[in-house]
Amino acid sequence: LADLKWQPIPFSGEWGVSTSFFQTAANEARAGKGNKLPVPQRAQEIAEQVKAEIGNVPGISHAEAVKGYLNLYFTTSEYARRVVDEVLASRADFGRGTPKTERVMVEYAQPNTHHSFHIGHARNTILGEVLARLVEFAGFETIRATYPGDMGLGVITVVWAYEKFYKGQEPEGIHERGQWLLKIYAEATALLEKRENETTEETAGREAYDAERREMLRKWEADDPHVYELWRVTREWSLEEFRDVLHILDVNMDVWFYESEANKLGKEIVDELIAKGIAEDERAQGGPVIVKIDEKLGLTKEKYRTMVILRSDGTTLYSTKDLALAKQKFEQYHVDRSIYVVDFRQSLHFQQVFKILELWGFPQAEKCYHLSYGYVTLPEGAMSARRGRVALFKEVYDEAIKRVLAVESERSGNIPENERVKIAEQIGLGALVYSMLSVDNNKDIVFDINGALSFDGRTGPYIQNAHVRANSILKKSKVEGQKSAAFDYELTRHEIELIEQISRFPNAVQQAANEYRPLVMAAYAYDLANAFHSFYHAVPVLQSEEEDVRNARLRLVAAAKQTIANALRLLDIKAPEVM
RNA sequence: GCCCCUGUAGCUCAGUGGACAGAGCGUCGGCCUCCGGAGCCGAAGAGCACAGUUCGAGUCUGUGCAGGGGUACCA
Repeated sequence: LADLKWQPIPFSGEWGVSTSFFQTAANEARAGKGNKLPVPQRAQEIAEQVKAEIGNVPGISHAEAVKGYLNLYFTTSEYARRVVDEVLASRADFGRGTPKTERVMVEYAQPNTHHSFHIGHARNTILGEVLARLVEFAGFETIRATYPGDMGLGVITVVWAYEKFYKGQEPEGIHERGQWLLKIYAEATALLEKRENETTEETAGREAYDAERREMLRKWEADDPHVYELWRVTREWSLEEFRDVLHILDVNMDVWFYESEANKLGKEIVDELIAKGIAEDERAQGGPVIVKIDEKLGLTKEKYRTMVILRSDGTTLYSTKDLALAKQKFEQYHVDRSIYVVDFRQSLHFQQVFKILELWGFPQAEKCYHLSYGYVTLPEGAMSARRGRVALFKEVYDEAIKRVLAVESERSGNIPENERVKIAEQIGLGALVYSMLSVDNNKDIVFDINGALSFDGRTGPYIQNAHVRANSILKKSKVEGQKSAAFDYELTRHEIELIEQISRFPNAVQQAANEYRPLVMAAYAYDLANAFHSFYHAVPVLQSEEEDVRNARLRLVAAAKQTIANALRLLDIKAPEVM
């Protein structure tokens, strides 16, 4: 019986577990054993047999064999009490997995400095943070790592334009300053972009600008003190904005890798890979340093192809830096599993990096995982800073708060004046965050602000509202919390559904963490909230006539509130007491 | 050329090889003298095509069609 695969009984309206015997029957048929009945009928026969054999089982009220399935119905009072008691004994730890020995690092939030943080970066950061919370809660020791891109031609373009046109200026306010840098970047790229029908004068001017910027990049690479200082100051403005965004999203990074630092590490590992015979140095012939991955793996068909790990001029690439960083993650941080939250266009890049790590001899290469996710675009098309077509995170966030405050008077309960803004932040962000999590990561998101900031239906506020309603009942109850309560009355189907959902939470945590899929938790949280709302509407709690029933239902409400809070916490969404 | 991702209701999305494919938005119709209506209850409405594997396929395999991405010195 224990070897069978059990699942909840669908659409019976009753409560229990179910299994089928089609597999057994099919195996028999293949082995030529048993009678000659068609599989479905034979399965039904076996189900009836097993039902007869098991007889009475503690905790099971009755059994039935139907259409090849065996359904076992729970003794509701017993099972309900166990679930509710467990939640209320464990509280915030309900659903936490047993400690695992492996250490996991999740790398996410890799925005470029000297730009501003847009909604696409937000999707990345939210996915990464929720994944980190999930694997941590599932029992793994977890390290959060961020990797800002603070170097390269894009960054230097801003530094160049800043010095040439804006030096000495500096807007007030962290986000205003960050967004100002993005404006400078857009202006600069417009100046440097080749236009149709430009006059020879214009061409000359544009090429002169381009030469200046490339000269500045060369100086940066050579540690020129003047360029370094310009870079350092503007970089810090960007990082200040970035840190504030992380604070808004309640993200606490353990490790900060910077691209400019990985750049230095990169040059060392290239020599090591050449010395080990993994990489081939073609610089003597004017070429780059490469790894012929397919050839090294003995593959005849092209799959991982060849990766360039150092430019012919000796400067580094993303590949160089990712290899260096991986080595550091393994050797300095002793990471067993390494997860990279990066958009799907870099799939080949990471497959190549992971294979090179394998060739390099790191056993952890096997447990490197690229969590790829789809692009965030706008209804008008791809985001483009140059065309001024970006949805900046901070602007969307401010708009979210504004919209919550606008509807607060008609929708809210009594919120203390000094908490109005705080609650609005939690609700607005809850809507935004949930909209990012409720789509599977391999799908693109067309960001529509009205959809993302909707508060009705399958949204963050819907789940938060379930928490608020549960809290509201508990606040009004004058009864002291009981140690336990027997559910030995006839439970309504709404109570059964709610308890069933609560009991699913620990499995949902494990599944979401094992599959690296925040969506699993997002979907679960909605189902749980949905079960609570239905229960809330249909089943009286404080008005229950009998005291025993009232006490049991109060404990159920407390357990539901706790489980909703735990799920929301994993989703990086606040669970307010009022809204 | 080769590789990867996606195709489910008007729209946006779910769906561990199992019973009757689920939601939200939108549309239509109900529900506040009752624990907070950011809610509840109901109606209409769906697996790109064709093969294959299987007792059983939205799910696995193949082919085709459609959209997106990648494919040595971009990030």
